[in-house]
This record gives sequence, structure tokens and C-alpha cells, in this order.
Amino acid sequence: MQDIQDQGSHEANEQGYQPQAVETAAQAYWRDHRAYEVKEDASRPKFYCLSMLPYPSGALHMGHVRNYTIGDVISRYQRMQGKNVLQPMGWDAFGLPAENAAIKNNTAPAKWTYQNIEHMRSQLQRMGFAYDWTREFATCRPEYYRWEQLMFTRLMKKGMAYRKNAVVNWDPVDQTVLANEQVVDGRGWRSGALVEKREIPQWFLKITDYAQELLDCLDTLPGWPDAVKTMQRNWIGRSEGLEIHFEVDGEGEPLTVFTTRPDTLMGATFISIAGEHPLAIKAAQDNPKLAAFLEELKHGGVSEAELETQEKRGMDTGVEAIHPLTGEKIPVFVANFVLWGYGTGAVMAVPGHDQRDWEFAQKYSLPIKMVVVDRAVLDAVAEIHHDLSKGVGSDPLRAALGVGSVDVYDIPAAVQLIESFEKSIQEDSAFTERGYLVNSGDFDGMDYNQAFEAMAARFEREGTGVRRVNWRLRDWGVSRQRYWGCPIPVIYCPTCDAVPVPEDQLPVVLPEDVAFSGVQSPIKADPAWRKTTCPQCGGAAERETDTFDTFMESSWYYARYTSPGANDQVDERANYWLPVDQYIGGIEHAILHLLYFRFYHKLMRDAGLVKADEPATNLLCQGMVIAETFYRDNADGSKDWINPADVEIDRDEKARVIGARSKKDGEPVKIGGTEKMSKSKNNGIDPQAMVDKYGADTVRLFSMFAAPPEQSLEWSEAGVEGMARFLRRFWREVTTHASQPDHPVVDPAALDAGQKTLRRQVHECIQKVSDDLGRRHSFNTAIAALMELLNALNKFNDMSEQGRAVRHEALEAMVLLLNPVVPHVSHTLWQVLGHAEAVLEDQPWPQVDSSALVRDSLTLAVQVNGKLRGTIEVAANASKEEAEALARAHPQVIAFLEGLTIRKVIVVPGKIVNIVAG
RNA sequence: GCCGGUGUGGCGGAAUGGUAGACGCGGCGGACUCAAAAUCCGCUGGCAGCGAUGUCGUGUAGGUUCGAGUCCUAUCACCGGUACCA
Repeated sequence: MQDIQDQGSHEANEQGYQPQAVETAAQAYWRDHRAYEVKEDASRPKFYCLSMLPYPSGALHMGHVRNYTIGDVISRYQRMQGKNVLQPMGWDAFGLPAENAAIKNNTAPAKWTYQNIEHMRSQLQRMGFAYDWTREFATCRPEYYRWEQLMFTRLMKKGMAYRKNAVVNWDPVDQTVLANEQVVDGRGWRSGALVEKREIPQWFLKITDYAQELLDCLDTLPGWPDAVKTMQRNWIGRSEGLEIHFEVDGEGEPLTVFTTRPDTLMGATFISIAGEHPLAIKAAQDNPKLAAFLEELKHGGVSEAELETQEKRGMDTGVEAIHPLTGEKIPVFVANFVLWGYGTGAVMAVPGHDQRDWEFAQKYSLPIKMVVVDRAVLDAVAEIHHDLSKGVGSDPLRAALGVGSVDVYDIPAAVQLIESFEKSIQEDSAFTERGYLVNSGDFDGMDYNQAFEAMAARFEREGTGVRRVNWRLRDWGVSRQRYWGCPIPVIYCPTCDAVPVPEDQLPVVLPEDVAFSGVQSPIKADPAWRKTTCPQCGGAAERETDTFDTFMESSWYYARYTSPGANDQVDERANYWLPVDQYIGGIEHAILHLLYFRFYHKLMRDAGLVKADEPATNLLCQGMVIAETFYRDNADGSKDWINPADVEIDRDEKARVIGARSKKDGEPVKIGGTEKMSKSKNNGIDPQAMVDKYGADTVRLFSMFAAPPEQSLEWSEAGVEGMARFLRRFWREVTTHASQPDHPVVDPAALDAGQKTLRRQVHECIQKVSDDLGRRHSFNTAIAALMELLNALNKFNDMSEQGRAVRHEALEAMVLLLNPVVPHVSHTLWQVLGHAEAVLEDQPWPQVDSSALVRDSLTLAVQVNGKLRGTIEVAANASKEEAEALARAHPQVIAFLEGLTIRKVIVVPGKIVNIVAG
């Protein structure tokens, strides 16, 4: 054994670092030893590390490489801590791009998808990720989606799934429903036709039933980023308010509005309703102008971004509502910013105290009333009232305020203050802060909370309104009018209506061998597929031809990995592995996927399938991978994007970038800025090409080193070369050392000063890398610490016995510390250092020897008035007084203190001495 | 529009209220070489100065603090999401 290793290290030394050979050998070893296949083991703590599964779009991109390298580093690190680690991988295989590719390449979506999976799987394997491949699945397989269909039928029976009409983007030329992404500037991306809104019946899951729990449980997730939790809170959007009924002239039914600002009710000067509101539709029947306006509102897409940024427009319906407090008649407008489906589709408009209403009122010359003021204005109002009445306590406003002690009155000033406040509401902008009520009769002087309570009590007593908790969150629409998705397991019967497909008839299988033109779904076009019999009455019936939103599959895949082959959605094994200990994926999933994922987990919990309340305890959101863009202008004004791999950079004498040239023709190209890697800007860097050129370890190392995980990562091939250089230097350091005939053991008592210093650096490095990888997930600084240690080792030329012993300890530690990031290199160098072949994740993680960390002296910074003036060396155990005395004696300090008196000295032990003088 | 994030040398970034720029890239100088590549050594925020050193400096404008890149207020720019892209 020893001979073989010596020979191996000798060869390694001669040839240097050969990434392709090293990686092939390590991967073969892991495969042969089934190194990353795991089973439930109650005797060991488990760790479930999950990266968001990829959509099989064709080839791995750098975003995948980054995501999965982070997951792999955490997985390998946790296993080296003795955990039973599950790290699975699979394919989010249904989706729109397969349909687009099918049209473009004239292949069936299924075939295209399976080919992509084959290719991308081999790419993942080439990266050396420690996955348990026995648990792999693709979500487009009936073995997977049958359980999702089963869950849906259970939810139908519980009343958690229901059908209602909902608005979609309709392309009138192609006669299809468009995704929001397929609507560009209000037009269909292929046909170019003006998109219309159309209502069609669709299936929904009652996520709103879980709104409160989804909100409350965020507080039980300290391991989730605050940004994600805040976005989810705002998305769920709990608000407490009042529903107020406005009687409408000539209508039996009152018009109901929801408001979170009932305190501003007296300032309501009109009502805005959505175009889809029944009142609007009715009013339009004998008002052609209004009918034309409603028709116009139907143009354009349905996305919130589009609706909220369009110009605010409206039209008077001619209908008048009666203000419930004043009895005044106020106009009802149709407005394009009121959304049908939020609240009641009608809002009371208070232009004085809502900016959007204010702008609308300005545009349509509607009255603006001031009913809420700040404290200073309220006091001015009170003073005037006091002066006029001269009676203490006779004025309800004064009573509410408790203003009785004001004895200096300046009436003209008070009037001026009130007038200028009112003028600003009339002319500048709405006053939207909470304040105190004026011009509101009995409610004058009240603050927001008092007014809310008083209004609520009054309306509830009179039966004209009610307290209501409103949610921004809407039920999850899961129907898609597309082919490449999981069929919704419903049968429509003329007598029994919508019937869930019985369990013994599941799965409803999507045919894969189809011709796909892109205009219509093959299962919608095929009457034979549709035709079936009703499970209840046995009569002729038809299948649902819509498919599920693909977020449905990605909402429970994490649970299926725990229970391969289970005869239900999951089995008991799920409760061993769940919840996921570390989930990793892009920040773009902060709301939709991660909310559906949490919701679906609660559905499974309430079906008795899993026990935990939340699916994942820790979440890491990694940033995008970006790259420089380069282009040339074409004659027609368009741009010709040139891949960064084909461009050379020109610099001036100060290394500033002054231009770029094509490697192909040497002619200049323009620099277009750094952007997310994309096909459209041709700035994608192919991971495969990088792995072929540098090896997987170098690519992994760069993607972990170049930026902290949550930030965007700029790809730089020069940076990649730097990583390759580091690995070559490390390789040389280890192989050179290993070629020594013996490897002595460290004797701490026998070390000289230089050896002690190096050993301290080694143990400081172990401490930092352990903390950075395990707790902070600060991979870039962990790698920087290892680079620093290699630089220190490089300068350490001590060939004495203890010198070699310290070096040996350092190199063994480095091989293990680097293993999570560059597992192939570590696998090989571990043997070079004289160990038998092993799964390195089963080796214990290096431990810090705290006695090696002890220092004799420390460097303190010395400041005068917070500005650095020098440093002092103090004994490690020096007192504050000793540190202060040394600082005062520093020549620079003395110079800066000349003519000043010392007022205070702040000593922070081990850090700083700050002398405050003036 | 709304919600969330980011902003530091020529570039990627470090600094967990305590010496701003660790580490890497790029650049400059040198060694080795017939030469080049690779490798190794040294220097490298701006301004002033031979130098010691001084001074300015973390998007912008204020504030809190003995001390702010870090905390607070306002503001600008860019990025992500915005419910049918995944």
C-alpha cells in the first residue's frame, strides 16, 4: 500500500494537477462505492439538503452550477459533521418551454424533455455532485403525478378545490390563452394581435383558508431570510377594515366597499368600481359611451404590473350612491385601477387622503374634502372653536382633545395654518398619514383607532356595515389551458356535474406520443381522449382537458424524494427526513413557489401524510449569474450580440478598461454592461466548456469564491484561471511535501516561534472555515482563508522535523477543509498524503486546538478623536491602563494631542484605544 | 405603480458598530528562459511629498455615536417579484 501511494504521489508530482484524470477516477470511486446513497438511520442525526430542482431546458446553465454547488458544499460539510445526509435531484419536467420547443423543432414535448434530462443528468454527474441518484424522478411521469391527482380529488371532496370563473389573456387571432410572459406590450407574442381579457371557468385551491397560518408560521422560521419573510407577509397582505354598504339610487342591492381607512369616510366624494362589477355592466346597458369604455378596458393583459402602471382612467356611470353618514349623493365611477376580485371590486374614493384617488379627482374635477389633519392643525382648529364658544367643555372637539389649558390664542395664525394645510390637500397631494378627524361631525377630534372603533360600532348597530379582515392573497388558480402538464382528474357529467376521477382510475395519463402544432392542446383536440363515462351515474361524460399549473408538481417533490416507490404521495419515511434542513434556490422564487410549497405541505399535513408544520427550516436564496455583454450595431439599428468568450479586453496603463475587440477579427466591439446570462444578449457561458477546459473542481471553486451566495456572481474567465492556479499551487505543495521520506508528528512543546505562528494560522483557519461553511454560509471568505494559509505555507521554508510536522498537519487539515468545495482534488490528495482510499465525507472534520490559538502579544489601533494615528503592540494579557499608557506615549498621538485637553479615553480590549480630546 | 434587495479601488469582493480595501483578477517592475508560456519574487485606492507622513475616500444629502461601509431619515440608480416563465 505504502509503495503504491509513494509511486502515485511521485507520478502526481511529475505530471502536476491533471483535473480530467483526477475527476474521472474520483467519480468512478464514488459510483462503485455507492458513496452518496442513503437510508433512514434513527441512530444518527439526519440532514436533508435540497436544491430547487431544475427545469430540463436543454443544457445546464451557470445558475444551476451555482445553485447545486452551494447545495453540494453544504451536504458534504454536514456529512463530515457526522450527519446522515440526503441530497436528491430530479426534474421539474412539465412546462411551457417544451411546447415552444415542440413547435420550433417539430418534436413531441415529451421526447424533447426526456432528451434534455438525459443530457443534463450527465452534466450534473460530471460536476461531481454527491446526489443519491436512486431517488431521481421526473415530474412528467405518471408514477409521480398520479399522487398529485389523488391529492386533488381528496381536496375536491373536502371542498378545498372549487371551480369559478377567472380572467385570462385571450389571443383573438390564435384563439388561445396566453401566459403573461407571452403578452408583450399588450399584444400576443406570435400573432401580434391586441390581447383581450376573457373569463373562463377554472379550478382553484383555497389557499386563503390557510392565509392566517401561512402568515403566523413565518415567525417560526428564523432560518429563512428576512427579505423572503417580509415579501411573503406583504403578499399575504392581512388588513383589518370595514365593509360599508352604500345605498344606490334606484337599486335594491346596496353597493359594498371595503376600506382600511373608515376614519376618512366623511371625505369620500365618489366611489370607484371595477369594469366587471355588475353595477357597471347594468349601467352600460343604456349608456353606449360607458359600454364602449368597458369594452376598451377589456384590452390589454391581466398582469398586475401592467394594470398598475397604466394611465388611471375612469368614467361616470351616472349612478349615484348615498353617503351613509351625510345622506349626500356621490357619483359612482368605473375606474381601470379597481381590480375585480380584490375585496368587493368597489372602493370608496377619498381624494383628500389617498394619493391615487387624489390624482383621479384632479383629472376628472371631482371634489376634494379635508377630514384628517395632523396634530398641529387639530390644535389650531380647537383654539378657534374655543375662542368662538368661550365655554370650557361645551365643544365636542375640545372635549375629545382634552384641550382646556390652552391660554394663548393667535386666531389669525391658527386660521392660516388650517388654510395652508387644506390648500396643500387641494393643490399638491393627498395627506395620507393617520391623524385626527375634522369636518366629521360626531367623530371630530378622534384619532385613527378611536374613529375606526366608533365607525365600526355604529355601522354594526345600524346593519349598514361590518368589520372584516381582508387578504391580498387570492386563491390559487391551478387550471392551465395547455397540453404539457398534469391532467386535472375531473369528469364532467351532464347530470352529476364535476366528479373527481375515482382513486382506482388514477392516474389520468397524458398521452406523450402526439403531434403538436402549438395552437391547440392535443388532448383538447382529441374527442376520443375526452370521451369517458361518469363514475357516479355511468352516463356519457367528458374529461377535463385543462392541466395543472406546473407549480403544483414543484410544491411537493421534496416530500417524494423521501419515499421512493411509496404507494401514496409519501409514506412513513417522510417523517424521518422532513422537514428539509437546508433549502437552496433563486430569490426569484421568494413568493410564488415558496408560498405554494409551504401551503401544499400544510395540505399534506392535514391529510395525515406528514407531521411537521413547515416544509423547510432553513432557506438560502442565491443570486443570479451575470456576465459582461458585447455588441456591434447593425445597419438597421439592431444589435449583434457577441459572446464574452470571443472578446478580448483592452486596458490603459492604469489597468482601466478602454475597449474590447473580437478575438475572431480583431475589430472593436462595444461594451454593453453586465447583465443576467441570457440567450437574447448572448452572454451565457457554457458550463460544459468550462468543465472541459479547467475541470469541475475549478468551476466549483470559482462559483463559490467570486461572490457571497446571496449576491449576483459575475463570471470572469480570468477569475477562473486564478482558481486553477490556486489548485495547481496546492497540488504542488502537497505532492512536494508528500515526497519527503517521513511525516513526523507535531510536539507542541518543541515548537519554535515561526512554527508556533504557522500552527496558530492553521488553527485560526480551521476555526474560520468551520464557521464560514457551517454557520455563515460565507463560502467566499472560507476559500480566501484557505488561500491565505497556502500563501503562508509557501513562505514557510522550515525543513526541520517539527517544521515538516507542522506542515503535514496544515496540509491534512486543508485537504479536509477544501473537500466540500473541491472533492475530487481532496479525494486524490488525501491518498497522496499517505491515507487509504476513502469517502472523505466519512473522515472527521478538523478540530481546533485552542492552545494553538494563544498569542503572546496583540496589535491595537490608536485613535485620536476617532481617527487612526498609529498602532501599538501590547502583551496579550495587558490591562486597560497599560494599553492606555502605551497609546498616550505613541509619538504620533503626542503630536496630535498638542494643545488639546484629554476629555475621555475609550479602551476596547484587543481592538482599539480612542483618545477623545478638545 | 406596489413589495423586496443591492450600491466600497481599474474589476469581483473583505471588513459579524472598533486599523476600509483581506483574498482573487487585472496592471507595473524584476527573476528564470535563446524566446515564449508556465512558475517564482516585489509593488499596486486618489491627491500632495524624495521620504517620514499628511489628506480625501464606501451612490447622494443629512443625523445618532468616543467611533459609521455597518444604525436612523430622506433621496437617486440598478436588479428581482408582481399571481399563466420557471
